[in-house]
Amino acid sequence: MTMPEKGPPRPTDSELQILRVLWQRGASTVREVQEELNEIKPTGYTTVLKMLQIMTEKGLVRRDEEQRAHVYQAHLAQHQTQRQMVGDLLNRVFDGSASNLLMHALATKKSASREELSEIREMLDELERGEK
Amino acid sequence: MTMPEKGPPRPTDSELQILRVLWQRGASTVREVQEELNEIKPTGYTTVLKMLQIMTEKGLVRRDEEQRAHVYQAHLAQHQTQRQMVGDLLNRVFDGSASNLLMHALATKKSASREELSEIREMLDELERGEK
DNA sequence: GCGCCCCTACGAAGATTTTCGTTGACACTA
DNA sequence: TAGTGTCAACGAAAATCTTCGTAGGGGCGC
Repeated sequence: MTMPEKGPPRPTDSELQILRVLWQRGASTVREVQEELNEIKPTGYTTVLKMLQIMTEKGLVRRDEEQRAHVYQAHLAQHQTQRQMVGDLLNRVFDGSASNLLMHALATKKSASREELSEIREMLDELERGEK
Repeated sequence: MTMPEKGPPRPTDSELQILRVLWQRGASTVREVQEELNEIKPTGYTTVLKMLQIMTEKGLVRRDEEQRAHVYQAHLAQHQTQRQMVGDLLNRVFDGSASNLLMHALATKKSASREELSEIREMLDELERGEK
């Protein structure tokens, strides 16, 4: 029996910043990521390179070495990582109570927009319908 | 001018485990925390002591030194930390979209219970009412 | 008083994260 | 072909996190 394959670990804060660039830009070279990231937070080229090398080892990104300038892309889609991280928070901080989590999420935003509220209602409707 | 006072930093995973014990038990000595924590995850006494000392420096817990065995308590209530952490996740991972976050939170739980769903609906109702 | 237990404090080792300097390879060009 | 610029790889420093060994003090029973 083989052990169930473990997915990539939860990204650190810095790794997440890089992933956000990759999600936004799609597959990119180190140079491209660095230029983008540098706007948000001053970061040297070799720093980004090293991060991406480590993230490759961790399985957070995939590397295409065809070209001289390697091309990186996020291994998981943004929504997959989002699910992973929210599930993680749910377990570590909210004892699995999604309603509790939502309450705090909404409280954080002084005024959730009307639109957002009805969006959420629709989501609930769909959930109940699908569950019936 | 004084700078706006910063609250305690986001707790690490290990620190969060200790906070959970303190929230559950209320003010506790190192020994009490250690015995509780040890059930969940084998941890030596001095390890817990050191963690609590560092957490005191960070402002995550408060220490009462009246008794020989110091008594620690969480500085922030559980719900305050929950809000902090969900707000943090909202910004770092969801670009501030609470509905997006909720969607993933619900998707994580195979079947959100009926109860939980209606709890969420009530919460939305209250929000809209209060906002009118 | 002496030994034993429990407590805090200190320091340090090991692991992980974040940052970057240096090196050597490759390619273009004058 | 010698010079210039871009690239990956490597190593290492600095910061943070996690764990624990050891030392020293206080309280208590005998």
